Amino acid sequence: MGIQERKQRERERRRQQIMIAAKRVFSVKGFSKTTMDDIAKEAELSPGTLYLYFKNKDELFSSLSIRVLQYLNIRLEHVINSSKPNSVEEKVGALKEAMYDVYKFDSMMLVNMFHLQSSDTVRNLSPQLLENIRELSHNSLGIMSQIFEEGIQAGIFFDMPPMTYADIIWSTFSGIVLWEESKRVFTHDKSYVEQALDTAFEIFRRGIKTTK
Amino acid sequence: MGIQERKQRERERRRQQIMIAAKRVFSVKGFSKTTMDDIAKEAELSPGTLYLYFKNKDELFSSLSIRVLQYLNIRLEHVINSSKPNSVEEKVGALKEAMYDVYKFDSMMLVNMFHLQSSDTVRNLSPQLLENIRELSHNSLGIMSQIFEEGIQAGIFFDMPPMTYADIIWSTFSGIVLWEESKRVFTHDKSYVEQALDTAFEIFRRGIKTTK
Amino acid sequence: MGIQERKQRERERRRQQIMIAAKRVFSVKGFSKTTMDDIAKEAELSPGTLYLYFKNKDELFSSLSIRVLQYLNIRLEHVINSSKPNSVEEKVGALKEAMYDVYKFDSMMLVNMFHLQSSDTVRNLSPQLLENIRELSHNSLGIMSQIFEEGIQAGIFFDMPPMTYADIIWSTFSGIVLWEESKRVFTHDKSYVEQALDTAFEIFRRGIKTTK
Amino acid sequence: MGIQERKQRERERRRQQIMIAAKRVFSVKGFSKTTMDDIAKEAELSPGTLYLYFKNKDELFSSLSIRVLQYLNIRLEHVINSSKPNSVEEKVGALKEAMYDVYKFDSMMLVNMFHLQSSDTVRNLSPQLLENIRELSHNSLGIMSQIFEEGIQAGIFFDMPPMTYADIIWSTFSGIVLWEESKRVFTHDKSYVEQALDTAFEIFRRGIKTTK
DNA sequence: CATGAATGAGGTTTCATTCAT
DNA sequence: CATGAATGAAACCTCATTCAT
Repeated sequence: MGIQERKQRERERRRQQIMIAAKRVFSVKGFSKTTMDDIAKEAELSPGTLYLYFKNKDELFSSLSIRVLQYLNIRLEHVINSSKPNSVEEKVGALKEAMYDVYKFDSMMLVNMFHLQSSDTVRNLSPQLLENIRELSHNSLGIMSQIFEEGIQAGIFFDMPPMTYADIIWSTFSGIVLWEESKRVFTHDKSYVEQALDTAFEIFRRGIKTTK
Repeated sequence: MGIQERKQRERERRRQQIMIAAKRVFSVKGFSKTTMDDIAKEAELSPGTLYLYFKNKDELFSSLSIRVLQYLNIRLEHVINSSKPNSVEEKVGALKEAMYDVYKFDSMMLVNMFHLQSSDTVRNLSPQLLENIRELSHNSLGIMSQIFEEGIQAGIFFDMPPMTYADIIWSTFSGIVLWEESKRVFTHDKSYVEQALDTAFEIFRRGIKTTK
Repeated sequence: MGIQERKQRERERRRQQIMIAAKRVFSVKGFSKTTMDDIAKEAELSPGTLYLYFKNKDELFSSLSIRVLQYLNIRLEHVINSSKPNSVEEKVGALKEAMYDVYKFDSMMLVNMFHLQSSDTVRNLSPQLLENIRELSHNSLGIMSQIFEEGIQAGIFFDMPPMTYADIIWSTFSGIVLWEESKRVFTHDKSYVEQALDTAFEIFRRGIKTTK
Repeated sequence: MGIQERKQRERERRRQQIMIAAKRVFSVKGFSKTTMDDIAKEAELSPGTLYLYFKNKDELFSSLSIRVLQYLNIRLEHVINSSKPNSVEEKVGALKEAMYDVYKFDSMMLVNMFHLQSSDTVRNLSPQLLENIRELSHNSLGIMSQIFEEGIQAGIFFDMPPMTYADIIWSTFSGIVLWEESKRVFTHDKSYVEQALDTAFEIFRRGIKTTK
């Protein structure tokens, strides 16, 4: 049993090692130009070994992207659970902060994850991984919608389906992140994600405040 | 000159012919699986000929994506120019409609264009094409920001940089479109772009209305 | 038309060129150890070019093997058609000779063809090629059975289904050829195919003669 | 010594265990698609362990094939030894039966063994295994030729080298078995080996009978 | 003896691109 | 201008085999 566990942990460590190496290569060569051989070299492993831990290239890529989703989930659950007597306003603020933290946590992978969602990429993933992503996504959106629902019941938000709020804020977030990336390509501006996210929530909040 | 011109026009016709063929193939095989040979066959041309009209595959792809940007530009210029004594409210409504029309005009290419903006893809484009995209983008955002500026000066919007409004609405739009695609992959829902766009503008407008 | 034809012929020439190169490599390195790169190098072409003429490695291999079947077909048709007033005895003799000639024509490929017939190999072939093989096989066996039928009707052979005769003689032939190869591996004997074939027919013939 | 022996026997048991597992995998996945890992998993051993009992993959494959040769040997020796005062006719009948039993005993491996004999495969075998096969083969053919020799001395067969008889019948047998397999691929017919073997011997026998 | 993680050479195949005609 | 055969680099992935534990 102890042995089983240690092996499992050892295995997980290797996976991490590979994923870290992969990330390093990605950030230098870009996704499409990165080969499995590159990653193997960076991880100081042989190409074949990668396939002991990841079914294929797409799975490795996707596993990387999933980390940010996982991080988001943890953050959101924290917002809901830990702070019991928080006001809705505070929760919305925490939501905003959580999203921005996700961005700071690993912006490169976040961008990649948004691209990953395109149907073209998704087709090659294993059903298991797909289910994994779906679940994480579903869970995160569910929590967001909970927050908005509280707001609605507290009479602070207009009566719209809470899931719509969640969808819109998530769309906006992904749009902002991608747009920031593309702007950086063209204008080399500094990050404007924080400010944009602030503004987006501000707009939400104005609507809220004035309805009192 | 007449001859020059005719040649130029002939050349443009060929480009269009190729782009149309490319689109047909894309919609069937998906982007990553489409080869130059596929396109050549669909266009009833030889592979070599494609390279007389497009520097490389990425250029062909990008040229396709640009069409939606061009369409957006035309629509936005129409909003500003044609309708002289329109109220700001009407202009904002027209802006929303223009964006949704762009989506309907060619959603597949719109999605592709958003993906195209990733730095990974952009690296391979010719400076000329890049400049082209930058200009179209810049112009569109400029017009949007004009509309918002009018609103601000009319005292309808809060005093934020108009370009920020433009950025946010454009981000939100791209986010919605991409999110819709990814949702469709997982849930096979019907299009929710129109509704989401409505809601996003609604949120804007509520903020607007209540500040009077 | 002339152009179409010339292209077709040019194409066929290339196919031959590749097949000849392939054979040369096979005879040196053996089948399983031969790579597409080896063949390309021998043919002084690039690896990619091979795939313009053969769908994959198995198709190339099989196409090679088919040549002996084609040769057999031609020889057998010659036996039936050209010689009108021949006695059955003579035809049987011609049959035997045809089979031996096939062996001399290209023993290496004949051996390979017999191995090819194993279900394991067959699974990867294109339906078209499979049909091709089936047809050639069917035709050859049909002609053999015709010869035996003539013999039966002439009262020379016992009354057994002619196809059974054809099957048996073909089985025996393949067995002899394969056995010869395996013996050569072990004992380095000289070819015994001719003698064995003679003997096999001799046995047949004794049966025939004595039933008069 | 007792210990030595027991170890030896234990070792042999393991070999058998692996070979049985290998066979099970072969019959499902086909030869070319079976990997050492598959076999290890089926045998509930680790891949490395296989190499303690078999020098390499080819040796494992070949060892499997040898079993039918061993079975044939036993059967043939039984024909010669056990039944002392049997007539030649009876012995020939027993020979035929032995061959058919070999086929029924393990047709899959019999087919494989015939393929194994190709020079291509043989190159990788250890000299020891090769010698083993040679010996078994030699012995079997020797016994067959003994039977035919008896026939010749009894004046029943024509005076041909007995070894030629043995070669021919063995060739025919292998040809029939392989041909049956290839036919099954195409036509899905039922087994015709028994009937074909009957016919082949029938032809032999007719020749015999009529020479009296 | 047994393990099984790691190896890494090597195979097949694809496909954007070129260039002689 | 157009062709399309040829290119050839490079990618992904497999799997027989080894060796430290």
